[in-house]
Amino acid sequence: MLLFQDMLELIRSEARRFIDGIEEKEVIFDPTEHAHITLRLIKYSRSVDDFDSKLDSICEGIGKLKFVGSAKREGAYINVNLEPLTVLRTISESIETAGIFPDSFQDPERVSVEHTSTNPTGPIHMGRVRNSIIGDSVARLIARYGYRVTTQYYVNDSGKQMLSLYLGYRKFHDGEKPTVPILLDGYLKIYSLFEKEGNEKEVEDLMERYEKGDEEIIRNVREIATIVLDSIVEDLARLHIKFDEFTWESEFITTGETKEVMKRLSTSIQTNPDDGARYIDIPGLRKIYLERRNGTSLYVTRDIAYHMYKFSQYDRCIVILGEDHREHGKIMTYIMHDLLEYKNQLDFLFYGYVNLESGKMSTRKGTSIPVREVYDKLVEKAKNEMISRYGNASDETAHKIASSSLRFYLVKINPSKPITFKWEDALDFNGETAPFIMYSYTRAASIMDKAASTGGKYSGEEMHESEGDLIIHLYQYPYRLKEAYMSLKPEVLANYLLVLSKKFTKFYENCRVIDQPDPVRNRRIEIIKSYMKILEDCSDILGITNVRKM
RNA sequence: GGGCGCGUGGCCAAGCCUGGAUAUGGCAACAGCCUCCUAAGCUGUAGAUCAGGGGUCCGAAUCCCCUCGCGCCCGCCA
Repeated sequence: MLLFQDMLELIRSEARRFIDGIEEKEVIFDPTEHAHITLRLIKYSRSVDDFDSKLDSICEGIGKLKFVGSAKREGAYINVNLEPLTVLRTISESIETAGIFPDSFQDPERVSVEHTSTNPTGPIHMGRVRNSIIGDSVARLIARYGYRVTTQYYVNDSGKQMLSLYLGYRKFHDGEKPTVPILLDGYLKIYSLFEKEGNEKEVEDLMERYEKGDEEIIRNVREIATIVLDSIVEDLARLHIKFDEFTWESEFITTGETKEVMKRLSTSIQTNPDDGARYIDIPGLRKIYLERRNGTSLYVTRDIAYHMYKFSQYDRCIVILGEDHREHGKIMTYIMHDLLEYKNQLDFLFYGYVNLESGKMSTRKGTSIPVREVYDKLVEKAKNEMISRYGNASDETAHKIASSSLRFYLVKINPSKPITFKWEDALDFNGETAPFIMYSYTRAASIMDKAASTGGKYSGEEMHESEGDLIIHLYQYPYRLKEAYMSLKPEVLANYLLVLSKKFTKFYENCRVIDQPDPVRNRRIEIIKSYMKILEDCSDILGITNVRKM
């Protein structure tokens, strides 16, 4: 089966027969919509003899290629249009025989995607969930590309924040049944107490006992951490995000893995002469401490242990982290690759904060917007929209609209850009949103429901421009899939989905289907079937769940 | 102070890696479109010194340098 990227390659080789060394990027999908594919050859105009006549030859050669409908010269550009009918046959044949387009897969390497990994100190908020949504989409993307993916949540049950959560509970709610609101209340109280007294000795003592492996404290902290973690997992489940594996940070302390890290790194580790604290010096960066003077481990030490574990299980590890961890990513890469000499691929994906118009989101300061709150409002709005249209609402559909909207709102934006959360935007169902995409699907489904036939023989007569345009964009799917996969950018697919559904809407506005005579109707039905299939496939990667009615 | 990220019409994004055709969409605004497969849609109008300045180049939103603004990091915290 020829994919879009194969077409580009065929056209490139044809062009290179006449002009040697034409770069890959000069033969591309044309974003300016002059044609489907364009050759930008202006840069060769002066270095190539007989440029003009060579362009004519290239143009002629391309015109003869299979799949190509037309090739036209416009100055130093050659604009190529594919033959939509042939393309449509390729797509529908794949869906017919393999049930999917594209149907080619890679060798199944094992890939780990670690995401969320937020400290279970309270309900997950709109800032943290950006991590989950990006991470889950990346995991799905890689799985769609043919790899065996495991999603992982690294649960931080050690450290100051978690011990403060525990201390707050013991101090303010001892004996009460630990629930999320009670734990959160204790957490907020203990931090305001720290602030008032400027004394954190109590929690520091706990930390030392914890890090020395005090089993009772570790058990108690883990117990309350589990309660909060469960609520986070529950909130994420409503967004269709689930984890294959949870790894507790404390395990690396109790099993002695952190000691193993020190041993493995011994040739690079230096010791403070005065107090015995141990560190490594990262060139061009700074000293990174791995062991305190009292012999306990630090966050980096435990993260190294965690990555050693992951590298023993997976060929490639991807980690989604907030932008405040950019330097941590550099440190980890240096240690794992340069010092420990692992060959496994390690990728970090960073994302910017989700802020409020009034400033930062913080659980500790009580200024965060819980995911649950946004989700519930989305469900409510979706129901109201349906009631105003049909007088009744499907609960299931409302939930699908809510989870899709929330995910799309955060995944469509380039992760490195900060987001300012606005209710107005988050609750928008118009324009560049998940409901817009979903709506186009319901229109397609509606036609299929009403059309008596499910297709048949078709030909290319009376093809409207919007049909061909839609077909070519459908054909681009594997190309976008590859682009998104190679660069780990789910937002590429989000934008593709928007463009694709806009093309469908255009088609819908311009082309009648069920009341058309047969060859035309069959072709349009075939287009709609392909559209639905590809939209489902791509939506699924982003966690958008389509419905036949909304 | 050093390092990193971000800056695109009133608002929000795409494009930047890999320079090339009149900078692509959405929201809000204005004017229209449902006897017709779902109007959560569509059409049209208006709106941009691509933060600012310099440089490289035949050509810069895109590459380089400087400046400004916002954010983040620079712990024996995580």
